[in-house]
Amino acid sequence: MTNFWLFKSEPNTYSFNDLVNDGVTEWDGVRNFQVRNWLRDTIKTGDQILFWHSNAKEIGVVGSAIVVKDGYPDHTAWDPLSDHPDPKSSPDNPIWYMVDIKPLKEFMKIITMQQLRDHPALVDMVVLKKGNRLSITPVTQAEYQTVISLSEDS
DNA sequence: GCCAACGTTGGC
DNA sequence: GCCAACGTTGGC
Repeated sequence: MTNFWLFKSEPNTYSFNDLVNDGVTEWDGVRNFQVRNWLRDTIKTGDQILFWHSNAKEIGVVGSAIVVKDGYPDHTAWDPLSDHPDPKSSPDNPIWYMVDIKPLKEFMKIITMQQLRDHPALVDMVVLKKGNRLSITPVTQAEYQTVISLSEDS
């Protein structure tokens, strides 16, 4: 069964354009247990993704992507030279997980957070909830399709 | 740069 | 197991 998710990234660090250029990427660096559990157990190949730019000039959804590899250990955790090492994680006893994703579609225009807030079908969208800080949040199929349809408006 | 919200750490 | 202190996230 296909599930739908929203992945946040800071474009200064890794933008949707970087993903387009890379073709496929390892979604490494998640160091939050709730999100880790989703990456390990729930997010599966074929699941669809809204790609969000946070901490940016324009905040919102800039494109869509798809999961191409189920969760597997995040090897950057035991690489002391990585951007987010965790010495408690090891190949024998991995703590952190990641999936691989590839881009589907780059939106012609960003769908801003304000546009999403203004849309009555998206009032329950998790990413819009106050205090939400998870780097990955679940999206319903209806919410996903609403956002995609917004991206197709001219 | 500010600060609200939340997760983690560590003393007790 | 409580909770204060601290660090991080991320919109504004």
